[in-house]
Amino acid sequence: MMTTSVDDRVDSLLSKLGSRITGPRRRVARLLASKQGSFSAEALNEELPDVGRATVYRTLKLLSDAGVLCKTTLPDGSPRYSIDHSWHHHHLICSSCRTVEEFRHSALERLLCEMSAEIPGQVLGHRVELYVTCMHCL
Amino acid sequence: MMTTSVDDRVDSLLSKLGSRITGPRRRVARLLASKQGSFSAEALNEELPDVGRATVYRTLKLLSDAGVLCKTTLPDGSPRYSIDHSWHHHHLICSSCRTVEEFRHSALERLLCEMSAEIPGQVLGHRVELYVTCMHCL
DNA sequence: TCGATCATTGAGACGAGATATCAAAATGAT
DNA sequence: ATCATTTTGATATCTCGTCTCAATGATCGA
Ligand SMILES: [Mn+2]
Ligand SMILES: [Mn+2]
Ligand SMILES: [Zn+2]
Ligand SMILES: [Zn+2]
Repeated sequence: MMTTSVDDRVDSLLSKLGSRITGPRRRVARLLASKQGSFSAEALNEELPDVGRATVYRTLKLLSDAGVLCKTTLPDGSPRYSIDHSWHHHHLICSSCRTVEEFRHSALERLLCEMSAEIPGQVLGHRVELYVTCMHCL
Repeated sequence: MMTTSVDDRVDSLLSKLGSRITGPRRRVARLLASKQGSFSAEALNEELPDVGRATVYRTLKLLSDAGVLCKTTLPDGSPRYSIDHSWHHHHLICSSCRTVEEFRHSALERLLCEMSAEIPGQVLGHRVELYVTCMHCL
């Protein structure tokens, strides 16, 4: 089995979405693939001087909507993107180094689901964020 | 027992905080006292033409830090303030009318507390938001 | 392969939300 | 009343985006 290149995966994702495969989108995606942790759109933009700012934001939105990226809000309110590795999950955010880690917790989901029944109105979704000082920063 | 006026309560809060009692702060606080639900800083500012924008924001931050106000993020990322009626709590946010309601749920807190023990690093806090369509909007 | 068609791009304007600057004004301890 | 210290607010600046619109480029049917 051959390892699929980033470009191949991006191409098939874009096709699946019915979006065109373009140079700028590939360049954004390549940079994203090299990233770990969380990053701001502005930082990404600075690393891509040959891609327009609007296109960086557009691609970020495209990939977030597609479930490839995740947009999170740091405790101070500033937005961060990170690669979305799993389906539904929540975030562990280090207040010190701003690393965003994903977590899932079945008991938590079960409880939130039970709570939905008790709540007046229709529950559409939820967001849980844990603010931590990560092992590395301790 | 006399009912304490808004001004009296603001004055004692500011004293407690070691901040000066000023006209602009009173004007912001008076308007806040008349509010229900959530509101944007910008809207507040427009209702206070005689208070500088910077001062509106500064006062909002002062009162948020003091625990009098609560800053929440709507699903679309736009910030909203609301009066913080109880100590620790979470938010029920109507995606339709943007109303913010507080809730507390002891089982949820207990679970989150238990989870903290399992999580690597030091848990500093958490945020839980439920996105709903409220009864009124249904 | 070639156009025609339609999506995409990017420069730049615009907007919300918020903070930085700093001289002038207000506060309150004495 | 004095005066050190805080606070104010006009204005500039910043981040995070979105909008516009002419130019460019991808895709597909012929
Ligand atoms: Mn995620
Ligand atoms: Mn609240
Ligand atoms: Zn960390
Ligand atoms: Zn509603």
